[in-house]
Amino acid sequence: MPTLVESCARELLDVAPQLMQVFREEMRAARTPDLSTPQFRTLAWLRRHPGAGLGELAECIGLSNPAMSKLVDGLARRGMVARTQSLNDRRRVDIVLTDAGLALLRDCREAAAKAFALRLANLAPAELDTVSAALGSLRALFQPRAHGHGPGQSSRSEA
Amino acid sequence: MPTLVESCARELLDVAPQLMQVFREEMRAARTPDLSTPQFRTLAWLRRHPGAGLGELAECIGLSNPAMSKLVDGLARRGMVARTQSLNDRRRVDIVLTDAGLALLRDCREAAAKAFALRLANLAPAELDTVSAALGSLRALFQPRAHGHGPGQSSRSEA
DNA sequence: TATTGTTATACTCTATAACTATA
DNA sequence: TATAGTTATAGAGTATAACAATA
Repeated sequence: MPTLVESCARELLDVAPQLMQVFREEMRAARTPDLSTPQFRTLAWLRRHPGAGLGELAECIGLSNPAMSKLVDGLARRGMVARTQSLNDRRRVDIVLTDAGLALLRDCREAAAKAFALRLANLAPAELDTVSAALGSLRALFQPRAHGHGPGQSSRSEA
Repeated sequence: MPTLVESCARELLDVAPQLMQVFREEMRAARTPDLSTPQFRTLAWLRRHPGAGLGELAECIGLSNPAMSKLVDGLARRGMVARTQSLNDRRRVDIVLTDAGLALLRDCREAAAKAFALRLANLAPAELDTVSAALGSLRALFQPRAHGHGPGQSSRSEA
């Protein structure tokens, strides 16, 4: 017989993709017809980790360095991110969101939040309270650890 | 001031990608070094919708028909799915998971469930109860509707 | 004629290997 | 010598267009 932790993990395994499915549909339909999933994930990561280096970015998104380099090329060409040579280590490139990139990301998040809110509106108040509390717990549990190998100087967990 | 529904949607927007990040890391590290994300999503969809048609599959995964055709080619070549010509409509191709495909999918899910359980084990019993209840609510809310345009004959929501 | 799926072709994405610049 | 990033080349993935078979 499965423990509560185990059955909870199973539920999570079902629910997480469902959430992403809705998220993805929203992205696909509503906006950003010209922003690939890795590009979007990169922008989202940069929002949390401004000034990330290329290698750091590549590892966290799960891409090779050259692929990430080209991906960032595309984002930079479209004015979504800016690259600056680091002063301490001139090999390193600091990558940050531009205002346009931040705005694009915000628009996407707004659209997705609306889609989520639409569904959540069907919950009874008590259920909503439960969900809210649970999300707080999960958020803490699944907080991405900073991967350790970065300089860590600009890794504020809340932006 | 945001309503509870709105703030809850925001939290969901943060938590869902965190969950998928862990999921993805597990997939990337532990297993299926030779299974792309769309392939994995296709297998997962087939588990829930055995006998899906190609077009149905393409739309739900968000791929073009030719791309899905090739993707299914690859899965069939590796024995993960089987294609049979439908009897009612001989244009149509019914696609189902093979035992091997099901086993692969199950292994992936086991690995991811372990990673989730590991984190959930840090919760206090009361918190875990809350999370469990919340996941039940969310699961119902975000249940993928069957998209309406399929034959629907083989859409059992629990496999 | 409309629909289901496949084949043809071109383009993008991604990885491995080789390279440049800095440490 | 080792590290951060880019360029070179090749292979996989994807889309649009054209096609074959069935309804």
